Amino acid sequence: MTKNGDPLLDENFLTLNQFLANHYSFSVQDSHLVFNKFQFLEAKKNTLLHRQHEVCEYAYFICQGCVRTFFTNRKGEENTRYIAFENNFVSAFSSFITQTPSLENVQTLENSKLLKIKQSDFFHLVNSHPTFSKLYVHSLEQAQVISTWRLETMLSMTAKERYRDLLERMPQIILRLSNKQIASFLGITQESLSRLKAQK
Amino acid sequence: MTKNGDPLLDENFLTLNQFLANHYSFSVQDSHLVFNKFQFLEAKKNTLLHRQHEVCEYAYFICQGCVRTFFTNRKGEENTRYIAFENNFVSAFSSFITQTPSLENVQTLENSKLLKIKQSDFFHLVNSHPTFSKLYVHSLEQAQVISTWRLETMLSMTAKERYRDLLERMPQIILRLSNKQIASFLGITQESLSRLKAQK
DNA sequence: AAGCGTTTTTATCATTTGTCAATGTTTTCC
DNA sequence: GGAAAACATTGACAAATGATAAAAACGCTT
Repeated sequence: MTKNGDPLLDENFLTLNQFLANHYSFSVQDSHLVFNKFQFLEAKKNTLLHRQHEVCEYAYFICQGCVRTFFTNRKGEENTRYIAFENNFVSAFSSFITQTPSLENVQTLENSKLLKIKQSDFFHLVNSHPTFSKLYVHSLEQAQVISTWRLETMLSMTAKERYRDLLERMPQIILRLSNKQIASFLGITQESLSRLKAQK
Repeated sequence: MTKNGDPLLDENFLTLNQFLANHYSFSVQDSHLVFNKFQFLEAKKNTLLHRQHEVCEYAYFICQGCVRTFFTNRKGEENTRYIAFENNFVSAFSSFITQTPSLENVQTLENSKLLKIKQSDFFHLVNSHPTFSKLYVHSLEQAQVISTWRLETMLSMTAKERYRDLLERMPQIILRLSNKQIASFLGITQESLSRLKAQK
């Protein structure tokens, strides 16, 4: 799975390594233990990593690229719930946590380099490994902060206000992704977004 | 703080006791340890338990009544993020977790009986007490499931569809609360809600 | 029961956003 | 490099929701 025997010598594992070391002070032997559970995966743009209605088996750490999670509603429209770039974990977390069928899809939006980990391995690490457990709890807390922000913008702002807010908070989304993806994230149509931008 | 020396003899602690025993298999001595950190509090309808921009010091377990969290935006409108009834914890969690100033208020919507716990005591229990830690993680996970649902409804449904969905999912909100509160939760004006209901 | 404040409903009009269709632009792929 | 597909813009119109104001219903107090 890695280019050679030792994960630590692989540049993609190095990304994860730096992330763990910077944010969670993982030691070298901690990291080795953790890395053994991850598999490297290169995925082209628009690859579906997980399909809705299935039980989500994997979480992904993004070394490079971009991944979103989205629903498709009755009308067949796609609504994007979450977009993640480098140095973040992404998954259909509700399903990943509860091992029940998911409501959402997981898909790359750019050619991406990923490290994936199986659900059972992930929670084995959470339960046996205090530092990894801290990472998990912290991720849950962060997810809550982001959800709360998103919900607040949807409850209180017009589409134009949401666009401006997004430009401040997550400029990467606007700089790196297509209007179609931005509109799906803002909860409006492409046409509406196009008009917002024209108005400035 | 309790009506007599032993918390277990107090009917309000009994509510918490049953909750902990049913969902997290707390033992009797576990429960005693936990109860010592809680204080009973009776709060009239519309009491502000926490004010936005301040650091949130307490989490509340609801024995009886109803509590919401809400923002006030630039225009002075209130947007309700979360509504909880009996047997749930409620707080301005982002602030409670990070001990930074909160963006939201916490307020009773009915006369309520509450058990409150200080932030430091709460996280001391989380860190020292595996069962309580499980409760915390489970709460975070649940919060994520609810946030995801709310966000999905806001992204993909009209106000009328959201109302119907709410009626199915959380009928208590519609049965027990005023239109003003329901509208604030749905992210619409009272007038719009009134029209929706008239259309049926 | 009367009166007063609050909440809910109704009506009118303005604004925002969606829908559909046409056209122009960019990307992809052979 | 060129055809096909995907994406972005624009316009005309429709639908949903907000703003404001007024009337009706409700609940509480005396």
